[in-house]
Amino acid sequence: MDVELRHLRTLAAIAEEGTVTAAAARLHMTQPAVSRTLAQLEARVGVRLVDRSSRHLDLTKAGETLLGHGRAILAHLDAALADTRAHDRPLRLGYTCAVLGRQTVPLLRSWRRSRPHVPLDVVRQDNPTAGLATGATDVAVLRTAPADPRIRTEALYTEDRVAALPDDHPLADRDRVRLAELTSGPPLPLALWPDTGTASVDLWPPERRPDRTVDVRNVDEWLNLIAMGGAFGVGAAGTAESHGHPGVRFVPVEDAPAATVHLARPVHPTHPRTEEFLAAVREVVSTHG
Amino acid sequence: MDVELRHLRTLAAIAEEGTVTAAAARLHMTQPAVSRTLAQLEARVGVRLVDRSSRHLDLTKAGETLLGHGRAILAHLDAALADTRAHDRPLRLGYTCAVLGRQTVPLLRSWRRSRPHVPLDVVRQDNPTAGLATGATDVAVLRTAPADPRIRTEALYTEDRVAALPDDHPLADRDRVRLAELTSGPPLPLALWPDTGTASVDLWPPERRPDRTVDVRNVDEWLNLIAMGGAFGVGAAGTAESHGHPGVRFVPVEDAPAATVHLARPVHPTHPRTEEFLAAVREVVSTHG
DNA sequence: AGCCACTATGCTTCCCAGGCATGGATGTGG
DNA sequence: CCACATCCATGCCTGGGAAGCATAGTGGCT
Repeated sequence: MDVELRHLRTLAAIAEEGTVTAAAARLHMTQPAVSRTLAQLEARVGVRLVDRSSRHLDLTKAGETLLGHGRAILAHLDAALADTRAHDRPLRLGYTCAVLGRQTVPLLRSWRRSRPHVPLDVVRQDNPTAGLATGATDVAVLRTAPADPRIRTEALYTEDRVAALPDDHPLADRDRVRLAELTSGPPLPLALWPDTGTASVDLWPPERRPDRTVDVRNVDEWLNLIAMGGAFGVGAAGTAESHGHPGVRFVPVEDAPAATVHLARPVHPTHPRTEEFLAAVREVVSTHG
Repeated sequence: MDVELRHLRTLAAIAEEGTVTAAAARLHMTQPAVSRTLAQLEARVGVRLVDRSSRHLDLTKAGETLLGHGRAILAHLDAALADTRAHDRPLRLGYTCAVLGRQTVPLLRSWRRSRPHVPLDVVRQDNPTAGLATGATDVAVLRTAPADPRIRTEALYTEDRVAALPDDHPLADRDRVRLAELTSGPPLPLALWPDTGTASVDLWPPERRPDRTVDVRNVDEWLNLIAMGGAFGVGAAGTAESHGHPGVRFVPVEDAPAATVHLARPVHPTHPRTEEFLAAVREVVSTHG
C-alpha cells in the first residue's frame, strides 16, 4: 500500500510517450505490466491520474501535479546518489599544462599529507573550462575566467609575462623586450592555445597587433611550433620555468600587464571536499607565492 | 540494482535509532532484514555509509549526505501525494460564525453553479486561523489578519460596527450610540470571542476602556451571555443581520472605525483550486458587497 | 461493418524481501 | 579470565507480488 519509485517512473514514461504500449517499450517491460502498475498507482494514490476517454490518453490535473513532483523526486534521487558517491571518488583537478608549474609539487604534497584518504586526480586538459562544465573535473586552475554563470572563479596569483621566441630570433638573446618590438621584427604569427589566458592578442593596442595568429591545442604544440621557427608566443613566467624546450628562448616582456591565474569551480559543487580543497590551494599559493 | 525508497527509509531509521536492532523495531521488521537492506543499499550506492567500528555505529560523511537527501526525498514524496489527492477532495473553507452571514448563500450558489464537480466544505470554526495552520481547512474568512508568516491574507470588505446590548440596557432602544456612552453606563464587562477581529477593546482609547472583559468561545455563547444581561459586545453589522437573538438588541456605533473582513490562505496552498476559489469569492463579494 | 491499435484482465512463473535460526564479534561484570 | 549479554552478519526458507504470456474488451477509422 505504498507508492514506490517504479510508479513514478511508469507515470513519467506514460506521460512522455502518450500511450501505455510505447511506455512499456521504453521501460523494457510488457504492456500489461505497465498497465497494471498505472492502475496500482491510481489505486494507491486514490485519485484518477490518466484520462482514457480519447484515443490518445492524457493526464488529469491530478496526474499533472503528481508527474511534476515525481520528476523532481527522481531527479533529486539521482543527484543524491551522485553526491554520495562523490565521497569515495578522487577529487579531480583540471589544469592547463601552462599552469601549476611551480605550485604543483607543494600543492600535491601538502594535500596528500593532510588528507591521505582523499586521493587527488590532477588532470591535464587542453580546455579545463569545458571539463568543469561537463563534470569531468571538480575544480580547475585556469588562465581565463569563463563567463559561464554556473562557474564561480577567484583570482589566485599573478605572473609576469614572457615572450617565447625561436632561439635564432633577433630578440632571443635580450634581457627583456617590449611588446612593440615583438611586432616590429620578423613578421611571425602569434601562437595561441585554448585557455591561453586573456587572449594574448589583446596585449597590443588594436593598430599594432601581430599580423597573423595560429591556434595550437596545448603547450607542447605551442613550444614545438615556436622551436621550429614557425611562430612566437607570449606566456606567463610559470610556463617558462616548467616548460623548458630546446630551441625556445623566454624573454621577460617589460610592458605587458601581469597574467592572473584563476581558481574555478561549479556553483553546485560536484565533490564534497571542494571547499576544503580550495582552502588548501589558497594556503599553498600564499606560502609558496 | 536500483536504490528504492525502502533503502532510504531504512537508512533514516538506523540513523535516528543508532542501532540496527532498534531501527528494525521501529520499522516493524526483524533485525536481519534491516541489516541486509543496509548492506544492499551500500552495495548499490557503492560507498560505505555506516561506520561499524565502535559499538554505537554512526554514519560516515557519505552516509550523512545520503541521509539528508533521503529525508528530503521522502518528505517531498509525502507532499506530492497530499497535493495530488487534494484534487479529488472538497475545498474546505473555514469561517467564524460571525462572518459570512449575508455573503454565504450567493457564494455557495455561485461556486456550485460554476464548478459542480468541486465540492465545497464550509466549516464553521471557533478559531479558523488555527484551522488554516493545522491544514484542517484550505481557505478561511477571518476578522483578524494573523501575524503568522505562513498565512497570507487580503482585505475583502468592511462592515459598520454595532453594539450588542441586553434589551433592558438603557441604550438598547437608541438609534445609534457612541463608544463613550457604552462605557459610561452600567459597568458591564465586554464579551470577546476568538477571532473577534481587531480585538474590540482597542476601539476605546486606553483610559476609557471597559473595566472588564469576558472571553467566550463563539457567537452563540456571546449572544447568550449578552441576552442574560451578563455582558455587552461590539460586533459587525453582518453579525447582527445573520444572528438575531431574543433579548439582544443591535445598535449601530457611530464613531467606531469599520471592521474589515479578511480572506486568508496558507502561503503554500493545501488545495489546487485555492486561487480559483479566491477569485470567485472576490467576485461574489464585489457584486453583492 | 469490420479492422486495427490500444488497454484491461486471468493465469502463471519466478524473483526477492523478509522471517527464522545461528554464528561471530565485542564489550561487560563477576 | 571466563561467562554472559548485546548486537551485527549470514545461510536457508517461504510467501507475496511484479512481470511475462495469452486473451478478452473497447473505441476510432476506413
